[in-house]
Amino acid sequence: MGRSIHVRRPATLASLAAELGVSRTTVSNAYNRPDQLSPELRERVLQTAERLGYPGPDPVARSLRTRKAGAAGLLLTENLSYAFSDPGAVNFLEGLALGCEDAGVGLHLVPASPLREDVAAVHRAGVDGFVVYSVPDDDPHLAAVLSRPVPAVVCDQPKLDDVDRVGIDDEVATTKLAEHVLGLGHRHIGVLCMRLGRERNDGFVRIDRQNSAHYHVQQRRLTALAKAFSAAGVDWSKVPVVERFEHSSAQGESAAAQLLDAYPDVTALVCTSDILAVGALQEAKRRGLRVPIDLTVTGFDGIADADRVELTTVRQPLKEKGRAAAELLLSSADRTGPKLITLDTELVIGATSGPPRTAEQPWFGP
Amino acid sequence: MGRSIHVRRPATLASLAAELGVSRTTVSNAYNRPDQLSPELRERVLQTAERLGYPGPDPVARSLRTRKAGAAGLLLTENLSYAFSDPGAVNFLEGLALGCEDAGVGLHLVPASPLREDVAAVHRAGVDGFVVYSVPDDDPHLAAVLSRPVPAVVCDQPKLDDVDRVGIDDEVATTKLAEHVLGLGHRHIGVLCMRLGRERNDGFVRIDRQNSAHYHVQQRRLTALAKAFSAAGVDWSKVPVVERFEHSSAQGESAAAQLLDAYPDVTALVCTSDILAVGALQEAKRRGLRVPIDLTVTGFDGIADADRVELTTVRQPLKEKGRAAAELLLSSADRTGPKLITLDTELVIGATSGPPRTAEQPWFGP
DNA sequence: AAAACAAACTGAACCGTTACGGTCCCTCTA
DNA sequence: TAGAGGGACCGTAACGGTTCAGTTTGTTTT
Repeated sequence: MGRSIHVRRPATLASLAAELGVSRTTVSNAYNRPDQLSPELRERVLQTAERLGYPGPDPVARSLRTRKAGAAGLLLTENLSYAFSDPGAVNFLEGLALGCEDAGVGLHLVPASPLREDVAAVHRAGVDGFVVYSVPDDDPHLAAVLSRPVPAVVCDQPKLDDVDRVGIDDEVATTKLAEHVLGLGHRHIGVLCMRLGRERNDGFVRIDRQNSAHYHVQQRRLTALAKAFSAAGVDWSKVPVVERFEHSSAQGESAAAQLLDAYPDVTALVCTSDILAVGALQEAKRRGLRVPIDLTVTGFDGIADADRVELTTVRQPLKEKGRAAAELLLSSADRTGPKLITLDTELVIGATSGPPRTAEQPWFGP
Repeated sequence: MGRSIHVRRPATLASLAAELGVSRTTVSNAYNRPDQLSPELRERVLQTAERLGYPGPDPVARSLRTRKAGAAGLLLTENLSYAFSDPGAVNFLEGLALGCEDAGVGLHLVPASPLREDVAAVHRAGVDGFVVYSVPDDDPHLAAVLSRPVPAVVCDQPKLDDVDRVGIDDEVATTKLAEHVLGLGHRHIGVLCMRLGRERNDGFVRIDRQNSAHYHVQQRRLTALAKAFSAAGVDWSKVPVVERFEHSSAQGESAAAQLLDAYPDVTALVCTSDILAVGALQEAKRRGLRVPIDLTVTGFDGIADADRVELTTVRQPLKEKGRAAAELLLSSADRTGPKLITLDTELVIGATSGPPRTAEQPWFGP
C-alpha cells in the first residue's frame, strides 16, 4: 500500500470540482463548512479527493485569501541556531512555543543572520505577526519587522511606538543584585557583560560605549550598576567592564581572565548573564581562587546551570516571558493602545557571593 | 519620527503602480529584478512605496505565485514545547536550524499536539517540505505530511516509500552497548525505555507490546537488546522492561524505582535514553546504591548532561542529524530515488558501568 | 394556494503577486 | 537610412483558494 504516484499536475480544488460536476465553492465547503452541504455530497467530495490525490486546500492560497498565515514569526538577532544553544533563549522559546500551541498557530523562526544584513527573510516570512527577542535597537531586521503590516511584540527592548512589549524591570533587578554585592562589602568590583553593539568589541568598555549601547538590556543593567555603585561611593568610571561578543561560558572564562589579569585586586565579578558567570567561575577555579572567599561571582537570568552551581543571580521568568509574548501577539483583541507587560524577578542568593577577603568586617573587628 | 499611521486600506503593488502610472510588473521588478528597469524609475518606485507605506510585496501572495514558501516545516510528535525541553531534541533542532539558515529558509514549527488529533495544523502550514522527527509510525500527523505534495525527510523512522530518511543504526549501537554490559558480567539486567506507543503505559512491558511498538527507535533498541542478551544466554522474556510515557529524569527516577522494587537483584539498568539514565542515577543515589559498584547504569544519546555525570552511553551526532535532515530536504536536486543517510555512533564508556558486585570474576578467583 | 422560509448549491469577485511573451523606441552599424 | 540589437516597460494569465450574494428546490406556515 504505497503512496500514490506523484502526479504531474497536482489536483486542485477546481479540478476536483470539475471532476465532480459541482462548483468550487461546494468543494471548499466540504473542507471548511461541512454544514453547508449534504453529508452524502461531502462524502463523495472527500472520496473523490482521495482518489485523485488531492491533499486538501492549498495552505498558501488559503492564507492569501483569508489573510491569516496561522503562524507567528520569531526574530532573533543571532544565528537561528543560537535559539537552541543558549539556555536562556531555549527557555524563552519553550514558553513561546507553549503559547503558540495553545493558540493553534505555528512558530516560524526567521533566518536573520546578524552578519549578512539580509532583511529579505523578514519580508518573505508568511506570518501573522512577529515576536522580536533581544535584538539591538538599530538592527535593520527590527526595522523590517516594524515596516510589515502585522502586529509585533518586542521583548527586552525599549518602548517602541505602537508596539507591544514584554520584559522585566532590568533596572530594579540589577539594583537589587548590586546592593547585595555592595552590602557584602565589596568595593573593588569588575563587570562582565554581553555584546553592547552589533560590531564586535571583545575587551574593556569605556563609558561612551556603555551609554550608546544598542542592546537595550545590557545597557539598562550597566546603567543600573553605575547608579547603585555611585550611590555607594564607588566611582563607576573606575569600574572595569569587559564585553564579549559571543555568549558562551568559554567567553565568560576569557573575559574573567582578561579582567582579573588587569585588575587583580577585584573581589567580585558581576556578570550580566549566568552563562558568563559560569565561565567566570571556571576561570576562578583555574586560578585557584576560592568562591566566594577569594572572589564573589554573580550572574543574571536564572538558568538551570545557575541552580546547579548555586550561583547568586537574578531569576527572571524566561518561560513565562515567552508565553506572555505569544499571548500578547495572538490575542488580537484590537486594543486601543500598545500593551506593556513587566514580569517579576527574584534575587537568588546562592553560594557564589560572600564578603570580600579584604573587607572590613566591623562585627568581627575590635 | 514615529511609524506611519496604520492606513485603512494598505497599499498593494497594484495601487502603487496606479499611483506611479506604471504597470504592476514594473513595480514588481523594482523589488525583484532591479536590472529590468532604469535606476531612476526604481528609485521613484521605492520612494513612492515609502511614502504610501507599502511594505514590499506580500509574502503570501508571492509564495502562491512562485510556489515557494521559503520555510521548512518541522513535525514533532510531542507538544511543541517539547522541542525545547528535551536536550536531545534541542541538539537536533540546533542542527536543523543551522541547515535551514544556510539555505536561507525559515523553520516552521508545526503545532501538532499528540492529544487532540488535529491534523489541520499540518495542512495549514505554508512550507516547502517537512522534517519529521521521532514520530510513531501510526501517527495521523505523519500521514498528513505524506499526503502533502511536498518533499519530506523523516528521522529515526523505518524506511518509507518515496521519503528521504536520516538516522543512525540503532541496532548496531545498542548491540555495542549491550555487549559492553554483558561483557562486564551482568546477567540480571533491567531495562528502562521511552514510550512505545501513543497510548500511555507507564510500567512493565510485555513482549507483545515490545514487538508492536510504534516508536521505531525504541523498538529497534529493545529488539537489539533482546538479541544480544539471548546470544549471551540471558532469557529476554525474563528481563524486566519498564516503559515511561513522559521523557524526563523524574520519570527515569520513578521507572528505576519501580524496577528495582520488583527486581532487587538487578545489577544493571540499561536505559534507552540519557534522560532516563540520569533519573535512574538519582534513584540509585537515593537508595544508597553506589554506581557502578552496586549498580551499573547506561544511557543512550550522548547529551551534555551525560558527559557531566560521566554516563556510559552511546553518543549519536544529534546536531549533525538535524543538519543532514535540513540539507536533504533543501537540496532539491531531483534525485531519482529516495535517499538514506545513516550517521555513525560511538560507544562512550563512562564511570557508571562496571562489573556486577556478585559477578564471578575468574581473574580474581582461585 | 400563496407566502415564507430553509437547505443546498452556484457564479463571480477578489486576495496580491509573479511568469511569460510580448511591444516600443532609441542607438548603433554598415 | 534600413536593419539589427537591446534596454525599458507592459498586458494578460495564472497561482488556488474563500466569500458573499444570489438562485433553485422543497417544505412549512397561514
